[in-house]
Amino acid sequence: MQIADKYSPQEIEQKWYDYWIEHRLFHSEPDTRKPYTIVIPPPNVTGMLHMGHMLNNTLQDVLVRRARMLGLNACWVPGTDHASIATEAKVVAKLRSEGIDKSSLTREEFLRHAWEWKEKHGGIILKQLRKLGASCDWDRTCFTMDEVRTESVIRVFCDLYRKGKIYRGVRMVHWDPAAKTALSDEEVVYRESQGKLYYLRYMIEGTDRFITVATTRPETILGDTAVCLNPNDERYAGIPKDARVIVPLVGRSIPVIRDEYVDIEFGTGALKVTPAHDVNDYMLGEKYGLESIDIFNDDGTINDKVGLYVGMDRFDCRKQIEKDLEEAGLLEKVEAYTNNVGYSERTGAAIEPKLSMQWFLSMTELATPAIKAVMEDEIRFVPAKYKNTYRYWMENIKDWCISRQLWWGQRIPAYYLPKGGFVVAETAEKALELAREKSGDASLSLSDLRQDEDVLDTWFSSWLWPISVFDGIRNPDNPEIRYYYPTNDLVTAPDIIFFWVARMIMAGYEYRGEKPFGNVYFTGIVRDKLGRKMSKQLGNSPDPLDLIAEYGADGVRVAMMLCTSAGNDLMFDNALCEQGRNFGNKIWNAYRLINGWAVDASLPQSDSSRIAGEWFRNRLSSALAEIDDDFRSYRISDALKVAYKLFWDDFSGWYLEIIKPAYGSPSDAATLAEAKGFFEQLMLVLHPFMPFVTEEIWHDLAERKPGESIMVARMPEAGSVDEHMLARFALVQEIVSSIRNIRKQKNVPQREALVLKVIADENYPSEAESVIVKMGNLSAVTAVSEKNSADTGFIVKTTQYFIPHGADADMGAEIAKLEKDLEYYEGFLASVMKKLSNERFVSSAPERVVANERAKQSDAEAKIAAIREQLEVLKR
RNA sequence: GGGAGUUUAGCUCAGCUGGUUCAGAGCAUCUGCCUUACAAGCAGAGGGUCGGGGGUUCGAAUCCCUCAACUCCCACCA
Repeated sequence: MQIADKYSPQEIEQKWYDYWIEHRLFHSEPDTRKPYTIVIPPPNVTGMLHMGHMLNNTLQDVLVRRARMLGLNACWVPGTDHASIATEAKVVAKLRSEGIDKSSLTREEFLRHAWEWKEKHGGIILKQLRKLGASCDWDRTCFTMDEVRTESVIRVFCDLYRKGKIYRGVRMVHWDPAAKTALSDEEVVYRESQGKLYYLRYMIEGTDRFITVATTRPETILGDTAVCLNPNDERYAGIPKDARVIVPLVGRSIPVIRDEYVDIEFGTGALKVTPAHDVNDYMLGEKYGLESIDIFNDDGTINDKVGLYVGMDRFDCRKQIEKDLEEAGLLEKVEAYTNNVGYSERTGAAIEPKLSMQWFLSMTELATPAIKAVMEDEIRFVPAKYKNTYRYWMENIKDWCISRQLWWGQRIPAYYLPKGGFVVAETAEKALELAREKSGDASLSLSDLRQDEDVLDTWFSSWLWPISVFDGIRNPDNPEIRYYYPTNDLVTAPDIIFFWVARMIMAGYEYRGEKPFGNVYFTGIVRDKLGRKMSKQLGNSPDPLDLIAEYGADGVRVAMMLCTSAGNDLMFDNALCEQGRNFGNKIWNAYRLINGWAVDASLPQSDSSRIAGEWFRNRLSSALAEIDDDFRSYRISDALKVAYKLFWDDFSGWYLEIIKPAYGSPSDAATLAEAKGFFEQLMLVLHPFMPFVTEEIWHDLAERKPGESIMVARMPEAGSVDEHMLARFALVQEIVSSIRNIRKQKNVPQREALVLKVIADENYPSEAESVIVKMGNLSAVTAVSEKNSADTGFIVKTTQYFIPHGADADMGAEIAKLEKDLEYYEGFLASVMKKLSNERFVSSAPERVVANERAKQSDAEAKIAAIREQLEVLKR
């Protein structure tokens, strides 16, 4: 390897990604191995990669790469979502910028534009994912509106219709006047808004008295068909049962009804009832047989039903009506008022409740097996706290409004007959057959049938995703779906738990009779370091591709993984990318080090190198076990931190420093081979997190055949761990650290060799003396029986050590330090003794704990004895 | 209005079944080092009443109660 002292990821990353693609290493086919499957949460086809995607997809890639290295047949299916509302809005905006109005186009013309747009901008996000190193099986790339997926959606619609689960009806729905479509409940977001509360006077017919009604939406008086009072409200006791009032400005006479629904406390206790434009009013309307007057056009302007304010926008109308009421003397007062207003999740337009004809899917039955699956951990939620959220929603599930008044999407396969009624069928031809049957008119032709204008909610295609990507709807017995389904892990954000996760689970049980995935890992929201959600508006979100360009994909991946923990939001800071990049550099330089060593085959392995190897083997094994455990619990961040420290501290800081030959000297063959072996294992461990730098080094470590890759190498397995050895080595580390400390305090340079004196006891790791000598840069270790007054001492566990050096020891400081230690250990011992002398502790605590306390006692006693001994000498 | 979560070092967070010298890690800070792998580095140091209060227990960061602050989800009183 031609080696620079700074690792530069850019060209290396491109090289290996191309290599992986060229050798089809991401591709999976069913075989005899166990499958490991992830389906990507499909991003919007015309979307751009943001930090949320980075987090989400890095996690998936880590899981997939690890699974692959564990010998599973790993398959990560990528794809995009047609995102009906969002994409249609973009196309409409683009057309408008070209001076084309959507309404001037036919459906076919519009769709041509839309597909063109999709071809041009579609899938950019998937290309961006490659920069991240995502090991998706690109051959399997799906689109929720491609042929297979569309056919699957249509089939499912027809099937559910035949099962009686899909129905059509007039209902109050959330209307988005910007997109001019109905929305599902989930697509509405509520935000607190500053508004006004208007007090309007409704004159009581035939009198000069009036009822004052408070409303936040005075424009809706155009659609008022009643005023409602609480029957228990004494203030209105005097108003006759059959009284009628006059709608202000409109002049319409409407009844006064009474229902306990009305809150006496709110406003004046009188409610105006507009059944066409308020959900609760709608229910009152149903109950009392009131007329519904829809006063809005689809775009939120006033229609001509009433003949007032025709064509005016609803918000302009609100202002105007305020003035007109004022002038008419019917506006009593206006108060500032904060209330919750619903907005379209996609377009941001204020939602208008609107009565309209829509298609619905009844959900209650679908929910039953899906609730059970999650509550019984057949599907495991990580973190589990989302189980409750899920259950509550599922148990109160409402029917799903699945029709959208848009063109971009799967058109509803319902066909209307000329003389009324409709049929539902997969194709127009089938529909014609059914229509002929239904109408008894054999002369009907295709042109007599009129297909429903609406398309289906995007989520009605995404809920089939884990099945439809394997063509499991159209061909339920095909080998792919049988092999890959159910998938293993789903990685997604909690904000789509209802939109998507819950519905996939329902679809899974309905169409496969089985769960769609085994585990759901919920990520958090990516926030900036001030805790603000990253958003375009705030401009506080870095462009992921810029980050990758600056720090390398490995570096950014490490940054993401360092700060994530399941279900918790993460505070992202570029400093983390620096840390990630630095880690890549550290690996690079460690490799540079061992790569540069010459070998002298005649050289025997030194004692210190042998011990270092033995120790590191144990450390590695112990870390591997920890990492396995972390992955089992989806503590991905912890797993990375373990690997990080293993490489940086244990391998680079200790192992390499111990085995490092003197400058210019060769290494012995056994040590170098062992070091390279460890290095290779470390690359394997780190590969899921940092695929590029590990691949680069792995290829350099040994001769590899074309097409070979670390990607498909086997992950090392945790072996047995000699805990005693690790504990003894920890003593060595503490001794070395103490020596360094003395060097620092006494200003003794590292180059200058020191002598270490020791009063050896059983806690002196004599077997590793060679390591102490090397790491402490000692000229000798000598056994003594007593401290010399010119030496500086330290104690590790119970063993006393001394360093003689040119300058005299600072007796006062040393005594003070020892006395401080003594005080601490005496206090510690006292607390241990207190426990041990407590009858109830000894009798009720588990044996293990008591034994531990006894061990603490003897350790502390020995330590105290050692400290006293040294103090005595010092004070002599 | 209902529910969930969070609160541990300056920052971000671990601390899993109450018990190991349990009060931790990383980053940041400070000090000393351009020591031939790495200054994107090395060595060392300081820093905390575990949000407040109460309780259970031989023993509490950990379990219970309560208060406070923050966050999120659900519902949608015009």
